[in-house]
Amino acid sequence: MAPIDSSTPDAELPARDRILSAAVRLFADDGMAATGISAILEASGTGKGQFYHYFGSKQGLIDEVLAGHARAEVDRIRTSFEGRTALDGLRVWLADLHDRETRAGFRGGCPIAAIAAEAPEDDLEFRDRIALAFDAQLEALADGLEAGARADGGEARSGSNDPLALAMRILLLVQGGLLLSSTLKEPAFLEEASRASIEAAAAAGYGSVTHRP
Amino acid sequence: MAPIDSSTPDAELPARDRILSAAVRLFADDGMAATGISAILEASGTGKGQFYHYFGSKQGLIDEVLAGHARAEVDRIRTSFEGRTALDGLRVWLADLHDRETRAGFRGGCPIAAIAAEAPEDDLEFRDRIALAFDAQLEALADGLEAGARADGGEARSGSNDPLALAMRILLLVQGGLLLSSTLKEPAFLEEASRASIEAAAAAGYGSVTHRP
DNA sequence: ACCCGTCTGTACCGTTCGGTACACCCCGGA
DNA sequence: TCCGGGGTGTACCGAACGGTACAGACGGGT
Repeated sequence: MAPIDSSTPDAELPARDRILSAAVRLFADDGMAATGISAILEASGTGKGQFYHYFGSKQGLIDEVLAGHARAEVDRIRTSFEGRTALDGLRVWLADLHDRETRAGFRGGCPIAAIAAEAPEDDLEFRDRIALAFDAQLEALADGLEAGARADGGEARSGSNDPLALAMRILLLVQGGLLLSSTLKEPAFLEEASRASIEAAAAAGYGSVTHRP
Repeated sequence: MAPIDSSTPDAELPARDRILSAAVRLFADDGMAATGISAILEASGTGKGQFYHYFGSKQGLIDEVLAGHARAEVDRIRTSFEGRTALDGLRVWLADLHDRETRAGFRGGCPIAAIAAEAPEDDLEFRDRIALAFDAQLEALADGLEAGARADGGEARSGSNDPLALAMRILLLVQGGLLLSSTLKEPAFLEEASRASIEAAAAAGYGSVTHRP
Protein backbone atom coordinates (compact mmCIF):
# COMPACT_ATOMS: atom_id res chain seq x y z
CA MET A 1 0.00 0.00 0.00
CA ALA A 2 2.66 2.48 0.98
CA PRO A 3 3.84 4.17 -2.18
CA ILE A 4 7.50 3.53 -2.88
CA ASP A 5 7.80 6.92 -4.46
CA SER A 6 8.64 9.18 -1.55
CA SER A 7 8.60 12.25 -3.76
CA THR A 8 4.85 12.50 -3.40
CA PRO A 9 4.23 14.75 -0.44
CA ASP A 10 0.50 14.62 -0.98
CA ALA A 11 0.13 11.56 1.19
CA GLU A 12 -3.52 11.64 2.05
CA LEU A 13 -5.15 13.98 -0.39
CA PRO A 14 -8.39 12.93 -2.01
CA ALA A 15 -7.86 10.40 -4.74
CA ARG A 16 -8.91 12.85 -7.40
CA ASP A 17 -6.19 15.30 -6.47
CA ARG A 18 -3.60 12.55 -6.15
CA ILE A 19 -4.39 11.44 -9.68
CA LEU A 20 -4.15 15.00 -10.94
CA SER A 21 -0.81 15.78 -9.36
CA ALA A 22 0.65 12.45 -10.43
CA ALA A 23 -0.51 13.12 -13.96
CA VAL A 24 1.05 16.58 -13.91
CA ARG A 25 4.38 15.15 -12.84
CA LEU A 26 4.37 12.24 -15.29
CA PHE A 27 3.18 14.35 -18.20
CA ALA A 28 6.03 16.76 -17.57
CA ASP A 29 8.56 13.95 -17.42
CA ASP A 30 7.53 11.71 -20.29
CA GLY A 31 4.89 13.56 -22.25
CA MET A 32 1.21 12.79 -22.08
CA ALA A 33 1.06 10.28 -24.90
CA ALA A 34 3.86 8.23 -23.41
CA THR A 35 2.27 8.27 -19.96
CA GLY A 36 -0.10 5.36 -19.52
CA ILE A 37 -3.08 5.45 -17.24
CA SER A 38 -1.66 2.52 -15.31
CA ALA A 39 1.46 4.54 -14.55
CA ILE A 40 -0.67 7.39 -13.20
CA LEU A 41 -2.68 5.01 -11.06
CA GLU A 42 0.42 3.35 -9.71
CA ALA A 43 2.04 6.68 -8.89
CA SER A 44 -1.09 8.00 -7.23
CA GLY A 45 -1.99 4.82 -5.42
CA THR A 46 -5.44 4.59 -6.94
CA GLY A 47 -7.42 2.23 -9.10
CA LYS A 48 -9.05 2.39 -12.46
CA GLY A 49 -12.47 2.70 -10.98
CA GLN A 50 -11.68 6.03 -9.41
CA PHE A 51 -9.93 7.24 -12.50
CA TYR A 52 -12.87 6.65 -14.80
CA HIS A 53 -15.27 7.79 -12.13
CA TYR A 54 -13.62 11.21 -11.85
CA PHE A 55 -12.33 11.84 -15.34
CA GLY A 56 -14.28 9.64 -17.71
CA SER A 57 -11.39 9.22 -20.10
CA LYS A 58 -7.75 10.03 -20.57
CA GLN A 59 -8.73 13.06 -22.61
CA GLY A 60 -10.87 14.21 -19.70
CA LEU A 61 -7.88 14.08 -17.42
CA ILE A 62 -5.75 15.94 -19.94
CA ASP A 63 -8.37 18.65 -20.22
CA GLU A 64 -8.39 19.14 -16.46
CA VAL A 65 -4.61 19.20 -16.27
CA LEU A 66 -4.51 21.79 -19.02
CA ALA A 67 -7.17 23.93 -17.40
CA GLY A 68 -5.40 23.69 -14.07
CA HIS A 69 -2.10 24.85 -15.51
CA ALA A 70 -3.78 27.74 -17.28
CA ARG A 71 -5.69 28.80 -14.17
CA ALA A 72 -2.57 28.59 -12.01
CA GLU A 73 -0.47 30.69 -14.34
CA VAL A 74 -3.17 33.30 -14.77
CA ASP A 75 -3.44 33.53 -10.99
CA ARG A 76 0.28 34.01 -10.68
CA ILE A 77 0.19 36.78 -13.25
CA ARG A 78 -2.72 38.50 -11.50
CA THR A 79 -1.16 38.41 -8.05
CA SER A 80 2.21 39.48 -9.41
CA PHE A 81 0.78 42.63 -10.93
CA GLU A 82 -1.64 43.40 -8.12
CA GLY A 83 -0.88 46.74 -6.51
CA ARG A 84 2.29 47.26 -8.49
CA THR A 85 3.37 49.35 -11.42
CA ALA A 86 3.43 47.60 -14.77
CA LEU A 87 7.18 47.26 -14.78
CA ASP A 88 7.40 46.05 -11.20
CA GLY A 89 4.60 43.57 -11.67
CA LEU A 90 6.34 42.22 -14.72
CA ARG A 91 9.59 41.91 -12.81
CA VAL A 92 7.87 40.05 -9.99
CA TRP A 93 6.19 37.62 -12.34
CA LEU A 94 9.38 36.94 -14.29
CA ALA A 95 11.40 36.46 -11.12
CA ASP A 96 8.80 34.05 -9.80
CA LEU A 97 8.86 32.16 -13.09
CA HIS A 98 12.63 31.99 -13.05
CA ASP A 99 12.56 30.77 -9.48
CA ARG A 100 10.11 28.02 -10.20
CA GLU A 101 11.99 26.80 -13.25
CA THR A 102 15.32 26.87 -11.49
CA ARG A 103 13.92 24.93 -8.57
CA ALA A 104 12.44 22.39 -10.95
CA GLY A 105 15.73 22.01 -12.80
CA PHE A 106 14.16 23.30 -16.02
CA ARG A 107 12.14 20.15 -16.44
CA GLY A 108 9.53 20.15 -19.13
CA GLY A 109 9.37 23.88 -19.66
CA CYS A 110 5.90 25.33 -20.00
CA PRO A 111 3.44 22.48 -19.47
CA ILE A 112 0.85 24.11 -21.71
CA ALA A 113 3.36 24.32 -24.53
CA ALA A 114 4.20 20.67 -24.00
CA ILE A 115 0.54 19.75 -24.30
CA ALA A 116 0.21 21.95 -27.36
CA ALA A 117 3.10 20.21 -29.03
CA GLU A 118 1.46 16.82 -28.61
CA ALA A 119 -2.00 17.84 -29.67
CA PRO A 120 -3.10 16.31 -32.95
CA GLU A 121 -3.49 18.83 -35.72
CA ASP A 122 -7.05 17.78 -36.52
CA ASP A 123 -8.54 17.74 -33.03
CA LEU A 124 -10.00 21.20 -33.33
CA GLU A 125 -11.84 21.29 -30.03
CA PHE A 126 -8.75 20.30 -28.12
CA ARG A 127 -6.66 22.85 -29.97
CA ASP A 128 -9.22 25.51 -29.17
CA ARG A 129 -8.96 24.67 -25.50
CA ILE A 130 -5.18 25.02 -25.71
CA ALA A 131 -5.46 28.30 -27.55
CA LEU A 132 -7.79 29.50 -24.82
CA ALA A 133 -5.16 28.68 -22.20
CA PHE A 134 -2.66 30.89 -23.99
CA ASP A 135 -5.22 33.59 -24.60
CA ALA A 136 -6.07 33.70 -20.91
CA GLN A 137 -2.44 34.36 -20.07
CA LEU A 138 -2.25 36.97 -22.78
CA GLU A 139 -5.28 38.74 -21.43
CA ALA A 140 -4.10 38.56 -17.83
CA LEU A 141 -0.79 39.98 -18.88
CA ALA A 142 -2.37 42.79 -20.86
CA ASP A 143 -4.72 43.59 -17.97
CA GLY A 144 -1.87 43.68 -15.51
CA LEU A 145 0.19 45.94 -17.73
CA GLU A 146 -2.69 48.31 -18.31
CA ALA A 147 -3.74 48.48 -14.69
CA GLY A 148 -0.14 48.88 -13.61
CA ALA A 149 0.33 51.74 -16.02
CA ARG A 150 -2.78 53.45 -14.73
CA ALA A 151 -1.63 53.05 -11.14
CA ASP A 152 1.69 54.57 -12.06
CA GLY A 153 0.05 57.72 -13.36
CA GLY A 154 -0.93 57.72 -16.97
CA GLU A 155 1.06 60.75 -17.98
CA ALA A 156 4.24 58.75 -18.41
CA ARG A 157 2.85 56.69 -21.24
CA SER A 158 4.06 58.77 -24.11
CA GLY A 159 3.66 55.96 -26.62
CA SER A 160 0.43 54.79 -25.03
CA ASN A 161 0.92 51.53 -26.80
CA ASP A 162 -1.70 48.85 -27.04
CA PRO A 163 -1.05 46.62 -24.00
CA LEU A 164 -2.11 43.51 -25.89
CA ALA A 165 0.72 43.96 -28.37
CA LEU A 166 3.23 44.22 -25.55
CA ALA A 167 1.70 41.20 -23.83
CA MET A 168 2.09 39.24 -27.05
CA ARG A 169 5.72 40.14 -27.27
CA ILE A 170 6.38 39.22 -23.65
CA LEU A 171 4.58 35.91 -23.95
CA LEU A 172 6.50 34.86 -27.03
CA LEU A 173 9.77 35.82 -25.39
CA VAL A 174 8.96 33.84 -22.28
CA GLN A 175 7.75 30.83 -24.22
CA GLY A 176 10.89 30.78 -26.31
CA GLY A 177 13.02 31.13 -23.22
CA LEU A 178 11.22 28.30 -21.46
CA LEU A 179 11.50 26.02 -24.45
CA LEU A 180 15.20 26.55 -25.01
CA SER A 181 16.18 26.67 -21.36
CA SER A 182 14.36 23.45 -20.62
CA THR A 183 15.67 21.50 -23.58
CA LEU A 184 19.23 22.77 -23.30
CA LYS A 185 19.11 22.87 -19.49
CA GLU A 186 20.62 26.31 -19.72
CA PRO A 187 19.07 29.21 -17.74
CA ALA A 188 20.60 31.84 -19.98
CA PHE A 189 17.73 31.73 -22.46
CA LEU A 190 15.03 32.36 -19.89
CA GLU A 191 17.11 35.12 -18.36
CA GLU A 192 17.61 36.72 -21.75
CA ALA A 193 13.87 36.50 -22.30
CA SER A 194 13.23 38.26 -19.00
CA ARG A 195 15.65 41.02 -19.84
CA ALA A 196 14.15 41.51 -23.27
CA SER A 197 10.63 41.54 -21.84
CA ILE A 198 11.43 44.28 -19.37
CA GLU A 199 13.23 46.28 -22.02
CA ALA A 200 10.24 45.95 -24.31
CA ALA A 201 7.87 47.13 -21.59
CA ALA A 202 10.07 50.09 -20.80
CA ALA A 203 10.45 50.97 -24.46
CA ALA A 204 6.69 50.84 -24.93
CA GLY A 205 6.25 53.54 -22.34
CA TYR A 206 5.18 51.40 -19.41
CA GLY A 207 6.62 52.03 -16.02
CA SER A 208 7.51 55.39 -14.58
CA VAL A 209 10.08 57.69 -16.06
CA THR A 210 12.08 57.36 -12.87
CA HIS A 211 14.81 54.79 -12.89
CA ARG A 212 15.74 52.68 -15.86
CA PRO A 213 19.48 52.23 -16.32
CA MET B 1 20.66 14.57 -49.07
CA ALA B 2 17.46 13.58 -47.33
CA PRO B 3 14.93 16.11 -48.58
CA ILE B 4 12.90 16.86 -45.47
CA ASP B 5 10.06 18.43 -47.32
CA SER B 6 6.60 17.26 -46.46
CA SER B 7 5.15 18.84 -49.56
CA THR B 8 6.79 16.34 -51.87
CA PRO B 9 4.17 14.20 -53.52
CA ASP B 10 4.65 10.49 -53.17
CA ALA B 11 6.38 10.02 -56.44
CA GLU B 12 8.48 6.97 -57.06
CA LEU B 13 11.21 7.86 -54.68
CA PRO B 14 13.20 5.11 -53.03
CA ALA B 15 11.31 3.47 -50.22
CA ARG B 16 13.67 4.87 -47.64
CA ASP B 17 12.92 8.46 -48.63
CA ARG B 18 9.22 7.77 -48.87
CA ILE B 19 9.25 6.49 -45.31
CA LEU B 20 11.19 9.55 -44.16
CA SER B 21 8.91 12.10 -45.78
CA ALA B 22 5.80 10.30 -44.59
CA ALA B 23 7.20 10.25 -41.07
CA VAL B 24 7.96 13.97 -41.23
CA ARG B 25 4.41 14.75 -42.26
CA LEU B 26 2.76 12.46 -39.73
CA PHE B 27 5.00 13.54 -36.88
CA ALA B 28 4.11 17.15 -37.61
CA ASP B 29 0.39 16.36 -37.68
CA ASP B 30 -0.03 14.03 -34.73
CA GLY B 31 3.23 14.02 -32.81
CA MET B 32 5.74 11.24 -32.95
CA ALA B 33 4.42 9.18 -30.06
CA ALA B 34 0.92 9.14 -31.49
CA THR B 35 2.18 8.15 -34.93
CA GLY B 36 2.38 4.39 -35.27
CA ILE B 37 4.80 2.64 -37.55
CA SER B 38 1.90 1.08 -39.37
CA ALA B 39 0.55 4.53 -40.21
CA ILE B 40 3.91 5.53 -41.63
CA LEU B 41 4.09 2.36 -43.69
CA GLU B 42 0.59 2.82 -45.01
CA ALA B 43 1.23 6.46 -45.93
CA SER B 44 4.49 5.61 -47.64
CA GLY B 45 3.32 2.46 -49.35
CA THR B 46 5.99 0.28 -47.83
CA GLY B 47 6.20 -2.73 -45.56
CA LYS B 48 7.68 -3.47 -42.21
CA GLY B 49 10.57 -5.33 -43.74
CA GLN B 50 11.88 -2.22 -45.40
CA PHE B 51 11.29 -0.10 -42.36
CA TYR B 52 13.37 -2.25 -40.06
CA HIS B 53 15.88 -2.84 -42.78
CA TYR B 54 16.58 0.87 -43.15
CA PHE B 55 16.00 2.26 -39.68
CA GLY B 56 16.30 -0.61 -37.24
CA SER B 57 13.78 0.84 -34.82
CA LYS B 58 11.33 3.67 -34.38
CA GLN B 59 13.95 5.57 -32.44
CA GLY B 60 16.32 5.16 -35.39
CA LEU B 61 13.77 6.78 -37.65
CA ILE B 62 13.18 9.60 -35.19
CA ASP B 63 16.91 10.24 -34.97
CA GLU B 64 17.15 10.54 -38.73
CA VAL B 65 14.14 12.81 -38.94
CA LEU B 66 15.61 15.02 -36.25
CA ALA B 67 19.02 15.14 -37.89
CA GLY B 68 17.43 15.92 -41.23
CA HIS B 69 15.45 18.81 -39.83
CA ALA B 70 18.51 20.21 -38.09
CA ARG B 71 20.66 19.89 -41.20
CA ALA B 72 18.01 21.50 -43.38
CA GLU B 73 17.53 24.49 -41.10
CA VAL B 74 21.26 25.03 -40.70
CA ASP B 75 21.60 24.97 -44.49
CA ARG B 76 18.86 27.55 -44.83
CA ILE B 77 20.58 29.80 -42.30
CA ARG B 78 23.92 29.44 -44.05
CA THR B 79 22.60 30.22 -47.51
CA SER B 80 20.50 33.10 -46.21
CA PHE B 81 23.52 34.84 -44.73
CA GLU B 82 25.91 33.99 -47.54
CA GLY B 83 27.26 37.10 -49.21
CA ARG B 84 25.00 39.44 -47.27
CA THR B 85 25.38 41.84 -44.39
CA ALA B 86 24.31 40.52 -41.01
CA LEU B 87 21.07 42.44 -41.03
CA ASP B 88 20.18 41.51 -44.60
CA GLY B 89 21.00 37.86 -44.04
CA LEU B 90 18.80 37.86 -40.98
CA ARG B 91 16.00 39.48 -42.92
CA VAL B 92 16.27 36.90 -45.69
CA TRP B 93 16.22 33.99 -43.26
CA LEU B 94 13.24 35.36 -41.34
CA ALA B 95 11.32 36.09 -44.51
CA ASP B 96 11.99 32.58 -45.75
CA LEU B 97 10.85 31.16 -42.43
CA HIS B 98 7.70 33.24 -42.49
CA ASP B 99 7.02 32.13 -46.04
CA ARG B 100 7.39 28.48 -45.25
CA GLU B 101 5.18 28.68 -42.18
CA THR B 102 2.51 30.64 -43.97
CA ARG B 103 2.49 28.19 -46.84
CA ALA B 104 2.21 25.31 -44.37
CA GLY B 105 -0.66 26.99 -42.56
CA PHE B 106 1.39 27.17 -39.35
CA ARG B 107 1.17 23.45 -38.84
CA GLY B 108 3.31 21.97 -36.15
CA GLY B 109 5.64 24.91 -35.71
CA CYS B 110 9.31 24.07 -35.39
CA PRO B 111 9.61 20.29 -35.82
CA ILE B 112 12.67 20.15 -33.62
CA ALA B 113 10.81 21.86 -30.82
CA ALA B 114 7.97 19.39 -31.25
CA ILE B 115 10.38 16.50 -30.92
CA ALA B 116 11.99 18.14 -27.91
CA ALA B 117 8.63 18.50 -26.20
CA GLU B 118 7.94 14.80 -26.54
CA ALA B 119 11.36 13.58 -25.49
CA PRO B 120 11.36 11.77 -22.17
CA GLU B 121 13.18 13.63 -19.44
CA ASP B 122 15.44 10.70 -18.60
CA ASP B 123 16.58 9.70 -22.08
CA LEU B 124 19.80 11.65 -21.84
CA GLU B 125 21.32 10.55 -25.15
CA PHE B 126 18.23 11.55 -27.05
CA ARG B 127 18.07 14.88 -25.28
CA ASP B 128 21.71 15.49 -26.12
CA ARG B 129 20.96 14.89 -29.78
CA ILE B 130 18.11 17.40 -29.61
CA ALA B 131 20.29 19.93 -27.82
CA LEU B 132 22.85 19.46 -30.57
CA ALA B 133 20.23 20.30 -33.17
CA PHE B 134 19.50 23.61 -31.44
CA ASP B 135 23.17 24.28 -30.87
CA ALA B 136 23.89 23.80 -34.56
CA GLN B 137 21.33 26.45 -35.42
CA LEU B 138 22.72 28.72 -32.76
CA GLU B 139 26.22 28.34 -34.14
CA ALA B 140 25.13 28.82 -37.74
CA LEU B 141 23.29 31.95 -36.74
CA ALA B 142 26.23 33.33 -34.79
CA ASP B 143 28.58 32.54 -37.67
CA GLY B 144 26.31 34.23 -40.15
CA LEU B 145 25.98 37.33 -38.01
CA GLU B 146 29.70 37.56 -37.42
CA ALA B 147 30.64 37.02 -41.06
CA GLY B 148 27.96 39.45 -42.15
CA ALA B 149 29.24 42.08 -39.76
CA ARG B 150 32.76 41.62 -41.05
CA ALA B 151 31.58 41.95 -44.61
CA ASP B 152 29.79 45.14 -43.70
CA GLY B 153 32.93 46.72 -42.31
CA GLY B 154 33.59 46.23 -38.64
CA GLU B 155 33.74 49.90 -37.72
CA ALA B 156 30.03 50.31 -37.22
CA ARG B 157 29.88 47.82 -34.38
CA SER B 158 29.97 50.19 -31.48
CA GLY B 159 29.15 47.62 -28.82
CA SER B 160 31.09 44.87 -30.55
CA ASN B 161 28.71 42.46 -28.93
CA ASP B 162 29.28 38.75 -28.72
CA PRO B 163 27.44 37.30 -31.73
CA LEU B 164 26.48 34.18 -29.79
CA ALA B 165 24.46 36.26 -27.34
CA LEU B 166 22.57 37.88 -30.18
CA ALA B 167 22.02 34.50 -31.84
CA MET B 168 20.57 33.20 -28.58
CA ARG B 169 18.17 36.08 -28.41
CA ILE B 170 17.08 35.65 -32.00
CA LEU B 171 16.60 31.91 -31.63
CA LEU B 172 14.44 32.26 -28.55
CA LEU B 173 12.34 34.92 -30.22
CA VAL B 174 11.83 32.78 -33.30
CA GLN B 175 11.04 29.67 -31.28
CA GLY B 176 8.51 31.51 -29.20
CA GLY B 177 6.97 32.98 -32.32
CA LEU B 178 6.74 29.61 -34.02
CA LEU B 179 5.20 27.99 -30.98
CA LEU B 180 2.52 30.61 -30.45
CA SER B 181 1.77 31.21 -34.11
CA SER B 182 1.35 27.51 -34.77
CA THR B 183 -0.84 26.77 -31.78
CA LEU B 184 -2.98 29.89 -32.12
CA LYS B 185 -2.84 29.81 -35.92
CA GLU B 186 -2.05 33.48 -35.77
CA PRO B 187 0.88 34.87 -37.81
CA ALA B 188 1.22 37.95 -35.63
CA PHE B 189 3.49 36.22 -33.12
CA LEU B 190 6.02 35.10 -35.69
CA GLU B 191 5.95 38.52 -37.28
CA GLU B 192 6.50 40.17 -33.93
CA ALA B 193 9.41 37.81 -33.35
CA SER B 194 10.93 38.80 -36.69
CA ARG B 195 10.60 42.47 -35.92
CA ALA B 196 12.12 42.05 -32.48
CA SER B 197 14.99 39.98 -33.89
CA ILE B 198 15.92 42.61 -36.41
CA GLU B 199 15.65 45.35 -33.80
CA ALA B 200 17.89 43.37 -31.49
CA ALA B 201 20.48 42.89 -34.22
CA ALA B 202 20.41 46.56 -35.09
CA ALA B 203 20.65 47.56 -31.44
CA ALA B 204 23.62 45.26 -30.94
CA GLY B 205 25.52 47.15 -33.58
CA TYR B 206 25.12 44.73 -36.46
CA GLY B 207 24.27 46.02 -39.84
CA SER B 208 25.36 49.30 -41.33
CA VAL B 209 25.46 52.62 -39.52
CA THR B 210 22.04 52.60 -37.98
CA HIS B 211 21.12 55.27 -35.53
CA ARG B 212 20.70 54.02 -31.99
CA PRO B 213 17.65 55.46 -30.26
C1' DA C 1 -32.06 -1.42 10.17
C1' DC C 2 -32.28 -0.50 5.64
C1' DC C 3 -31.38 1.60 1.38
C1' DC C 4 -28.83 3.90 -2.15
C1' DG C 5 -25.59 6.60 -4.33
C1' DT C 6 -20.76 7.66 -4.02
C1' DC C 7 -16.27 5.73 -3.98
C1' DT C 8 -12.76 1.99 -4.49
C1' DG C 9 -10.35 -2.17 -6.17
C1' DT C 10 -9.62 -5.72 -9.63
C1' DA C 11 -10.37 -8.81 -13.31
C1' DC C 12 -10.90 -8.68 -17.91
C1' DC C 13 -11.85 -7.07 -22.81
C1' DG C 14 -10.59 -5.90 -27.73
C1' DT C 15 -7.23 -3.29 -30.06
C1' DT C 16 -2.98 -1.65 -31.26
C1' DC C 17 1.66 -1.19 -30.36
C1' DG C 18 6.82 -1.99 -31.65
C1' DG C 19 9.37 -5.62 -33.15
C1' DT C 20 10.67 -10.39 -35.24
C1' DA C 21 10.62 -14.25 -38.50
C1' DC C 22 10.43 -15.70 -42.71
C1' DA C 23 9.29 -16.32 -47.41
C1' DC C 24 9.53 -13.99 -51.69
C1' DC C 25 11.36 -11.40 -55.69
C1' DC C 26 14.54 -9.39 -58.57
C1' DC C 27 19.02 -9.20 -60.68
C1' DG C 28 24.14 -9.30 -61.39
C1' DG C 29 28.21 -12.53 -61.38
C1' DA C 30 30.13 -16.82 -62.30
C1' DT D 1 22.19 -22.15 -65.34
C1' DC D 2 22.65 -21.68 -60.64
C1' DC D 3 23.75 -18.89 -56.89
C1' DG D 4 23.49 -15.31 -53.34
C1' DG D 5 22.19 -11.18 -51.29
C1' DG D 6 19.91 -6.85 -50.92
C1' DG D 7 15.28 -5.09 -51.00
C1' DT D 8 10.19 -6.25 -50.34
C1' DG D 9 5.82 -8.06 -48.46
C1' DT D 10 3.25 -10.43 -44.73
C1' DA D 11 2.05 -13.25 -40.88
C1' DC D 12 2.70 -13.29 -36.33
C1' DC D 13 4.29 -12.32 -31.35
C1' DG D 14 4.13 -10.71 -26.42
C1' DA D 15 3.23 -6.60 -24.14
C1' DA D 16 0.92 -2.65 -23.17
C1' DC D 17 -2.69 0.30 -24.23
C1' DG D 18 -7.43 2.64 -23.10
C1' DG D 19 -11.61 1.31 -21.52
C1' DT D 20 -15.53 -1.68 -19.31
C1' DA D 21 -17.81 -4.67 -15.94
C1' DC D 22 -18.66 -5.65 -11.68
C1' DA D 23 -18.37 -6.58 -6.95
C1' DG D 24 -17.43 -4.70 -2.51
C1' DA D 25 -16.87 -0.86 1.05
C1' DC D 26 -18.24 3.29 3.03
C1' DG D 27 -21.59 6.64 4.91
C1' DG D 28 -25.69 9.79 5.42
C1' DG D 29 -30.84 9.89 5.28
C1' DT D 30 -34.95 7.89 6.68
